[in-house]
Amino acid sequence: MPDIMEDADRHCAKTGARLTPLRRRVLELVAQARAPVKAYDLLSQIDRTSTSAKPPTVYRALDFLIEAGLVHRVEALNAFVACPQAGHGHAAVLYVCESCANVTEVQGSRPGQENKPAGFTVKRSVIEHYGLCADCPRP
Amino acid sequence: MPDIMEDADRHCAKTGARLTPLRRRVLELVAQARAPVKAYDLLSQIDRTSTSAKPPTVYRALDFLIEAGLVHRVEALNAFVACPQAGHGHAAVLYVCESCANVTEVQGSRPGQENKPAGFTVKRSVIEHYGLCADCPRP
DNA sequence: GAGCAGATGTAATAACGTAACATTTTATCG
DNA sequence: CGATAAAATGTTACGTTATTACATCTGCTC
Repeated sequence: MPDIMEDADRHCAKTGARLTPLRRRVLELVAQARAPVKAYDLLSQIDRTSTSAKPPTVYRALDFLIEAGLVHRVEALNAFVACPQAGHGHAAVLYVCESCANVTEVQGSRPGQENKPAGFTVKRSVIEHYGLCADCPRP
Repeated sequence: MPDIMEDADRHCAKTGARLTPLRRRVLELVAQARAPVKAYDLLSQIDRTSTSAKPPTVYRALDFLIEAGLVHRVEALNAFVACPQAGHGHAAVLYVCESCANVTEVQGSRPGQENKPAGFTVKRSVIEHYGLCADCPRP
């Protein structure tokens, strides 16, 4: 995995988004985790250092990071993962292993739009597959 | 739309699932709604009649209905919709209009599995597209 | 009718997320 | 530089979503 933080810095420099110390810290925490992270877990990790973190602190940082394309929200888990490739847009397809919690992200240009109803305009897609990754033993 | 309740009765008779009065009532409420329904909205609708409904009441009924393939959970909305065709499995693709809240469900045999990682076994998929349906005006 | 399994009732609380307003920091421009 | 406007963060409070744990009831089987 290439350095997510460097990638994020470059991406934000390019787009003009402001990756402040707080946002950077939240991204680091999300990126370091080897599994989707919960907002309140981030909150308690931040608290260890700064003592002033409250829910809006972390949710605002996450909103920014999602908007910037640096983090994805895993809807069915109420959790968050770092995007391995900054700014790939919102076309991510996530494969979430229910055994080891590892998440693999792949890209598709118009993923999952089987039999799209006539005239429907897709603005945002949520595509999450849950199961077992190759490394986890079958039950 | 063919009668969802008849469909549900037939489906449960076939599979041996017990569509009790409470579960049936919850399914009716979900099916009547023209948009995804929140659990606590169901709760207050049930309360009007029985006065004894508490959160577990409705969540248990919803769990049963989802398990039985009669209801889908819309993950990104924390809400629920009736499945138009009982027991179609968990391969549903949902198109959710953000303007009128209407949900169209289509079926795909292996929807959304673009570039599936080698060896990954999918057990359950969440595929939700958000945007504007054909009937809603473009901004 | 004793015993069991499944379903439901009930109380309490955990987990997730946001609104509203105060304060601080940073950018901009005269 | 200093005014001022915009963006970010701090803070309090609360709203929403969901679960745990245990009690009770209902219908079935023997």
